[in-house]
Amino acid sequence: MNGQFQIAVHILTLLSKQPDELLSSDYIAGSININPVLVRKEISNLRKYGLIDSKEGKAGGYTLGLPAQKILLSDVYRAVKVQPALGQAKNKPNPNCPVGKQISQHLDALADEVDVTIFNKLNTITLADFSGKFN
Amino acid sequence: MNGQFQIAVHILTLLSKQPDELLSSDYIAGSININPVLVRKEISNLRKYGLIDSKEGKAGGYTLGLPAQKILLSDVYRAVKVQPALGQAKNKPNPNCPVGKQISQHLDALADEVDVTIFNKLNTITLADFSGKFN
DNA sequence: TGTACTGTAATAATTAAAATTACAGATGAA
DNA sequence: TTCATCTGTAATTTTAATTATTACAGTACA
Repeated sequence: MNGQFQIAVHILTLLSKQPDELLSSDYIAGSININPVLVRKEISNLRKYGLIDSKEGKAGGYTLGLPAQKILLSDVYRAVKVQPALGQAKNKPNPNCPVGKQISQHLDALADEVDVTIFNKLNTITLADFSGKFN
Repeated sequence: MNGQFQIAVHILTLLSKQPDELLSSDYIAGSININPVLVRKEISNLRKYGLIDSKEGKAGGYTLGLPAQKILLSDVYRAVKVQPALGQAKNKPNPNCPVGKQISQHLDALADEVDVTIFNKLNTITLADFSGKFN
């Protein structure tokens, strides 16, 4: 279980709602209800993809790196992606078994196909779309 | 990280390759390289969905519950599914924040959409298709 | 020069996943 | 009938991943 995607979308939604303010990691963490260090870590990652800008020092904080209309949820997916959507087994199949010998390659190919499917789906939704669903 | 789907597909692939034999949990566990109890547990789950038949007692073991052409990978996905593909955060967003108050509902709806997308993709692939990729 | 931030490393606590142990019940064979 | 071999399942331990916490250097502003 891993909530990176949800955390990232939560952060980006907050920023999209207050585009003219610098939000602090403490404020963001208070809305998500997690530790501020995790917020800063996740933002440090999203920043690499240009999705967030930051300003250090007193009165520093975070803003979106792009307008919400230009951020696709597929960008977020790619940025936070560590594990394939179908999960990942950590076993090492038996190389002396004809099935065990080949299955990793076939399972990986399947996982890749599924990931492309997800990506294509998320590629149709912008942060603005998502954020616009809030009352 | 959770490898249930991969384990399930591995089990089913083995059974599809030897449709006339009863395979034991020990044999299956040896191919996957995990503990036999986990194999029996996963099979106990797949059995509920009719995907596997079992026979107890000496010389007992497992066979497919349906021909491999009739088993869809979406059946497997549904059978093993516990967590949404986008992951699941365990935080409880702040209900005093306008975003925190509503975000779970919107994230859940998104996760559902993505799960449908995956399901539809896996709905196009049979166990026979998958198993047929092995040399 | 003090205050309020970010950035990041290191460590601890918590939780989830997987492995193991144990044993009851079923079935077939000697 | 009784032994051996298998499934079914509960309970527990071990391992690994996630999240939280602590700590502090660096930046920017007043």
